[in-house]
Amino acid sequence: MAVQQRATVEDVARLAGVSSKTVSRVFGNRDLVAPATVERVLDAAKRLRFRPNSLARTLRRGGGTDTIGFVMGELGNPFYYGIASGIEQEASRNGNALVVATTGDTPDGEERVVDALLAQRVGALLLVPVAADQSYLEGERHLGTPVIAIDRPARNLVADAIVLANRSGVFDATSRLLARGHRRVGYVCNPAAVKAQAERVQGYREAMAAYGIGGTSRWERLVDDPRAAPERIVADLLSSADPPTALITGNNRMTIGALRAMRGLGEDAPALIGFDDFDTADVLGVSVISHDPVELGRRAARLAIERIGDPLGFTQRIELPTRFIGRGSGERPPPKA
Amino acid sequence: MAVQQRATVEDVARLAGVSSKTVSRVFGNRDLVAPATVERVLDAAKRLRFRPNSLARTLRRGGGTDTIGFVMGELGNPFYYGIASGIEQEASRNGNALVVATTGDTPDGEERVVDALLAQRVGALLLVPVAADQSYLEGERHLGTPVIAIDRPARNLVADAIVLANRSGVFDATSRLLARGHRRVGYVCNPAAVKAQAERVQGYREAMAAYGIGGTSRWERLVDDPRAAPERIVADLLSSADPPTALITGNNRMTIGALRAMRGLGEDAPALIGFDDFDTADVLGVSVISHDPVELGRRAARLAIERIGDPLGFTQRIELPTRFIGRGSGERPPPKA
DNA sequence: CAAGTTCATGTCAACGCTGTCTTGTTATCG
DNA sequence: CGATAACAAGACAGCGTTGACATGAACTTG
Repeated sequence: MAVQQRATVEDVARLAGVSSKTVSRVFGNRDLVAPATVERVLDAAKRLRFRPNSLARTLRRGGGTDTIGFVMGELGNPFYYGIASGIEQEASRNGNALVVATTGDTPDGEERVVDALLAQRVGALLLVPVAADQSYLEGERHLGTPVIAIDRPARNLVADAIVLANRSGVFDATSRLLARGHRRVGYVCNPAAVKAQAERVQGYREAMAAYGIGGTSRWERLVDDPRAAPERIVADLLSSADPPTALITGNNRMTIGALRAMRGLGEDAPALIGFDDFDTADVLGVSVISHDPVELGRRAARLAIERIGDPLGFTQRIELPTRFIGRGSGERPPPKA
Repeated sequence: MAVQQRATVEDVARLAGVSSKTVSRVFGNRDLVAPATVERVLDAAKRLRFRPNSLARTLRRGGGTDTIGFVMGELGNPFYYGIASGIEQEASRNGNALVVATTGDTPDGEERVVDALLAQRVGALLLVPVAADQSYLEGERHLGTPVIAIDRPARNLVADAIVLANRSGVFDATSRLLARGHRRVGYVCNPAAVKAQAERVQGYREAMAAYGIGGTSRWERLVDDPRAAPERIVADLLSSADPPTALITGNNRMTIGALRAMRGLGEDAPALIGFDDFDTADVLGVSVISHDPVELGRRAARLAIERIGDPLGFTQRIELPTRFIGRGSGERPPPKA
């Protein structure tokens, strides 16, 4: 039982008694071949377990593959997976394969995996930028590989971008808490160094300022350490000298961390609104600033597919809306002082 | 601003004043080239934005790519993406790319995406089998593409398999409920047609039988309809003539559906143990039969990488353990009758 | 110092496929 | 019935890369 050789068009051609070009036609423009010949070829192909080699086909045809590359920080986060899922849906609808690669949230990792994907000649590159600078991708668009940034714009690179309405979503949520009478409203996030978070913090501060509340930094915890436990960060804030009566968490991780930190606090628990919806938020009664990561992925993929046909169109920046979903935790009033 | 042409080894060679083979060597066995030449070549490559075409390389070298293909039902389920995450970790550690494809949980989808992956010459194929028959993959192993089944064994195909200890996990959980005094214990799952579920049901029935309880079908809901809402299925069982006092749910979806169905039942809610752990299970106090989908993926990927080197070794069947995690919901005693 | 060894680089063909062009065969029509 | 179109199939080259083999220069070594 040795390893066998894979059959090629030549092998099939020989067995079917035709030329390799005819075999090629059968797997390409089948209607250019006489029906009887098609049958003979297919029969021979099946007998030899022939599978066309799409690498060779792509190489010959020139241009890129019909594969879409998606680069993200890490798997294991529902937000990223939602995006991946949306990309996959749209890609498979259109017959494109999806290659996923993770950067481990490091700039080096990003450049490494992006290089690998480009070496594989992906037809389009979707990425959640991590590095401080994507200028190494400059030129790819002109070489026929569209680049699309997701969740955060690319830096030093002209590229399409699909992002969320971060600022207005958090502004709105913060305003709701303020309207209920809260004044000491906190904002917690990690990582904090990405644009998306900067926008959310901005929305928070603007809402606070609109109510004449300054010096918000005492209620902010903008951490940037992937190893820091969300639960600790929140617990730390809640046990500070001047703890907030309401809290906004910057992503699903943080929200779940907050829930852990708040377990057993009963009536003393602060009001809570989380950015990102999650599976059991309804069961837990957690109010959220919701958005649709799957749609984010779908839109990005659709844009990518469009760009594969026309790499040089004007780049777009698409902003998807957020939606507040009240489930109780964000409607809790401040304790009567 | 027209689309430019991608540079090839020839272009770089011309600019650097060497032969194309030397350029090839610089990007392959760099130490066979004089340092000064390496520098000249790298400089020329950078100027031309040269990126080696790994399609051509793979074609020339023969054999498969270093890409691992993963075929699963859908990307929106934490169980699946846990597996994907594990595969990705192990693959990227080893320098393999990961292509993900979803079948939409249909047999046709499975064969279609598998064909596409094989046409792309993936180095190994990992799949969560959906179709009733994987014999169409027969021979791939001998053609150098190892196939590894995850979560469920492949049917009519000799292939490695990595599965969970489904039977014993559910047997153990059911026994715990029985030991606490429950007698009317229910089991709910959807989809029910896969081997993994059959094993879980078997574990449930065996535990019941060990306590001398027969006629369990009145407490079973083995649904096989992807569109059926989990919440409804559970609600239906709970409102039946002879409702169970304790419930085992066959996967995370079902568990969350049960939580929804049980909202507001207070003291009347049945005891609950879910198969699969999930993000907020600790916060919700849900007892689970836990296992590690990430590890499942890692093991599968490791096996795949091993098999790429040696496609014809004896196939293995690896069974990963489950672990009961008590968090309260599964420790609730039956109501005093 | 001739013969052998090492090292840096080059020449050429081929991986599997398909676009372009050519050839041969059969149907169509004034 | 000879000219012409329509169709089926083949010959050949080349996509970008690298393995096998060849070449020539510098360096050992007895």
